[in-house]
Amino acid sequence: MLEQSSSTPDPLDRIFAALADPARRGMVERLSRGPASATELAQGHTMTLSAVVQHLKVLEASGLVTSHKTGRVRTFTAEPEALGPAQRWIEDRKRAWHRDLDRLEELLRKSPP
Amino acid sequence: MLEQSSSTPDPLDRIFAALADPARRGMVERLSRGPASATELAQGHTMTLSAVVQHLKVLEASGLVTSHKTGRVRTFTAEPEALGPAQRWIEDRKRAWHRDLDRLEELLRKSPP
DNA sequence: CCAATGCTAAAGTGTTTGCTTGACTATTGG
DNA sequence: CCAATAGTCAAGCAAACACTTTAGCATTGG
Repeated sequence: MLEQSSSTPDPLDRIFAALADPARRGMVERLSRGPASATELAQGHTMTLSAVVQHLKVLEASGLVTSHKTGRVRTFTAEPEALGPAQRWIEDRKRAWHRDLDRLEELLRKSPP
Repeated sequence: MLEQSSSTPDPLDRIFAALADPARRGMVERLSRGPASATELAQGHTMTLSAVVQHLKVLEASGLVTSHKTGRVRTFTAEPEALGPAQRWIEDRKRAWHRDLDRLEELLRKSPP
């Protein structure tokens, strides 16, 4: 049960890190309503297309989006299944916390303060 | 519906960023099984207590943990409710994506390729 | 054919992050 | 009382991040 520094980076690192940026979350929100090209995704952002593409690379590296190129257009698609690990981690925390609360409650019932 | 750069940082930024670090996730995991002091939380980590406390500050700033000091020991407690926004954001994405799939499916039913 | 479009690749820059070290303060057990 | 314990504070540093600019290279519409 000891925490050990591992050389393999946990996929959760990449997923949560990808979601930590509001611009990237915006792109995922846009993509979860349907696929879009890089240029389309750049609409409504003040930053350059270059910056947008760099964000998209981060998202793709995390598995949250995929892309394929047809002609000169690269189309991005949301991969909501990739959110699974993050969702599960969060739910596990909540479960563990409630388990702890229940344990405490039972303890107080047996021997009140 | 335009994306606008706001000066107020979205709380989701801090939450997801806090969860992006494996050391911090480890601390939250530990804390969701019950409160612990800074020194206890430092057990099993190769880094210094100073570094651990800095991680705990990030967690506290995100709202994922709270702390109070009694004597010389500061005790940290998990705040699983703070995970709510993150959980909701993820669920919203999945919902939006399925909505889009359904729309597409219906379209194909009406006019096959 | 060729100019506009859509993207890619690389280099440079300022800011943020994740640490360490060292010095210091407050509590507490014996 | 006083040494060990628990934490705090600030400085410093290397690596990672979020961009920009510049220079390309295919694809495509007219």
